Amino acid sequence: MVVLLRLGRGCVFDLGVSLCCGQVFRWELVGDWWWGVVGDGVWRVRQVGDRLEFENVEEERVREYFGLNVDLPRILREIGKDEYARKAVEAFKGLRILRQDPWECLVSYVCATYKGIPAIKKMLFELSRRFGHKIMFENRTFYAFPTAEKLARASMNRLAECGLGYRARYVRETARKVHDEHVNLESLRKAGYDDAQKELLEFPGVGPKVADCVLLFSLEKLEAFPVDVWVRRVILRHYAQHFPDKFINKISEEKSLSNSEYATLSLWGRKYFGKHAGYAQEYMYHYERTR
DNA sequence: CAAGTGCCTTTATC
DNA sequence: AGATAAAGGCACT
Repeated sequence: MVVLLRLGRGCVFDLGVSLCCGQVFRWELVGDWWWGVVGDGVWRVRQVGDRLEFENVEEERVREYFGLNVDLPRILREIGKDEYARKAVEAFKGLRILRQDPWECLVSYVCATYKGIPAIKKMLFELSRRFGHKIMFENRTFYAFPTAEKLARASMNRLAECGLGYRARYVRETARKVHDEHVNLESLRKAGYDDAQKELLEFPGVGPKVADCVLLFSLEKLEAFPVDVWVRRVILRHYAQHFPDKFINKISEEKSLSNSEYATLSLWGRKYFGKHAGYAQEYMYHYERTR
């Protein structure tokens, strides 16, 4: 049964951009419907103007998952600190940060290191197909995201077959830690940014960038400001005046950032854009990538 | 079409 | 602390 949700004023939302912008990797567009597996359920969602239609999921879950309960117009005003930020916001107005499952998000971003989005999608698709349980919906086959237990027991070979490369070891070790130590990632939603980040950094394959992505995309830490190559480029091109020349010269030459350089950039983002800095990051990331 | 480059970085080592 | 190297393989040019 298709349920209809009319997006009221103040509830600006763009489903397509939100699913395409590189924060989530397992949604598929079929015709004008988006199909996605969330938890153990297959959702079908489409947007027609200010109407959001969905199937096989309750409205409350939809609101929660797509972040419809946050006051986006207010956040966008708040992060529009300068001309560049306002341009990025204007270009993709309606992009919302989703509230993903923390376990799936953690594995996704461990896999995402030093990879492009198409390759990330492929890895997660293969992981789910091989290790996730099968779900039939509308005569189509879907796979739930594999549990920590399943990945903890996976052989290195079968993980490597998913295209993980050297990440296979990190995924398995991270899965083992979650499973063996009965880690409850959801509980990190109640923790503050610093405490939650500290916990995430304990997982193999998780550095500051991956931790920030998990904090932002699944643990409701909207102040998290992940700095990847694209965001670094944005800073170099548009915000260099906020840093000493020496620092800017240094990070423009290097291929990768040291931990302290990363911390400098990420902390600057949080201070400059405020408590919803993650939204600024996502708009600028997507804006920079699509030029 | 082949070869080169880049990729939402982290870890190990010195 | 800071510098340096190594680590799949896929997608795009």
